[in-house]
Amino acid sequence: MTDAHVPARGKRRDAVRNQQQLLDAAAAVFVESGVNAPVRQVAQRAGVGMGTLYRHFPTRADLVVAVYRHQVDAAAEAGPVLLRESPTPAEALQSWIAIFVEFLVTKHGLADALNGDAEDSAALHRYFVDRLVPVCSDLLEAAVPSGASISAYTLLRGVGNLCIGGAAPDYEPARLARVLVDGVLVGSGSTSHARGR
Amino acid sequence: MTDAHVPARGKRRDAVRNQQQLLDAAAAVFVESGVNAPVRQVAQRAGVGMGTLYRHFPTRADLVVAVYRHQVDAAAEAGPVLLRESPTPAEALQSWIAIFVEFLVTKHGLADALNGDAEDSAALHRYFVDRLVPVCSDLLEAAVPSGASISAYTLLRGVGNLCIGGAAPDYEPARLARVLVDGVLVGSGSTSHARGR
DNA sequence: TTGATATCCGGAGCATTGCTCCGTATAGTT
DNA sequence: AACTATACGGAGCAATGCTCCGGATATCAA
Repeated sequence: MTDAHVPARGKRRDAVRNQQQLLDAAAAVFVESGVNAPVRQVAQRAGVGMGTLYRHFPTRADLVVAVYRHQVDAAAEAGPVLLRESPTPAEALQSWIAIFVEFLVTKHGLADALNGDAEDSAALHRYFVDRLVPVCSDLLEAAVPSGASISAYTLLRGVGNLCIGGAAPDYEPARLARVLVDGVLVGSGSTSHARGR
Repeated sequence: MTDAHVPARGKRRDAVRNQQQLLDAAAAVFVESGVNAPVRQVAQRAGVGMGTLYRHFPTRADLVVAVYRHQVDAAAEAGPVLLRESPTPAEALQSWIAIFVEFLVTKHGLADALNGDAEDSAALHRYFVDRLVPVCSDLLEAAVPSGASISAYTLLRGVGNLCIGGAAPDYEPARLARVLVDGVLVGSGSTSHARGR
């Protein structure tokens, strides 16, 4: 499912064209109406039927993944760079988390979609996890060599959750994320009964 | 809307009975199928029509609030007690947050419903905020007299968000919340540009 | 150029969900 | 027993994710 956006060999030209139009339309709609905009809206904007949309992106989540794949990859690649160029690993971790938060908060509704109680967003969740957890793990180990009190997965997912509803006026996800990482870095007394998996 | 659950004077007896049956049914359904279970399911279990359900609880959120009101109140009342009986305010804060997390994680889907991108859950959100933010604020001020880097509202909402998807096997909301509060308590260098409203 | 056909398209339609509407039943009163 | 304010029930509406399939069309061989 996940490579629905590759150029594709031997595809009919109209198929390729429609796929691109869908991608463009989705990107535009997501910006205007948030990531949770109705699929119909995307199809309409692309000038394409529902069938066409679902043939190229079997699931809503697949469409979302396709639209944001580049940016997720960029975030993943930023990890090693930060680790190499930051004064300290701790700062590298903070910076990387900040980038991640910025990304999620910018795309309205992405954080929401990333979880959304049910398994309807499993594909989205999986892609983010597969791509980013290893990077986060490296940063975490570098920043807290003695072993952090939480796993990279838990941290990443936690930060993702913090970004939900980032549009609200009095809610400050970026600050929360920073404070959370502060807590990870101090590895205070509460670590006594911790040492995550 | 919010006092739909009071005994009610001058109501017909069948109305009172149905309201109670709805409350009981909702509690049971929420335990079995999560807080996001379809409303129809609650009505059916209560042996009552949709019209009856919506007359007593004009919105899905109202029903949820009614079911959990007692427990939210209990959490709110636990704040001052903890502050009085804990060795330090910092521990009081940690304990209180732990209680809140426990509550949210236990009720499957409650944390999800508490936010849920849209405004469909505004009533739920409001009730929790009105009832708990003041308590959290007192604890926060006691624990960090010099002023925390985040507001009580942001902290509370952040913790709520951390609890989303608490059912997942490798995700540890309780640990995250503890670490987050650790971060608040150390009030490290990142506070330099902070001092939230 | 002209079929033949594998491939793709479009949008009506299904199932689910929150919520509304309104004709009917009934509790409480006289 | 009759009467009326009150409450009941469930069909129905709108939105949404996703499926289905008859019809169009790009591509290629002759």
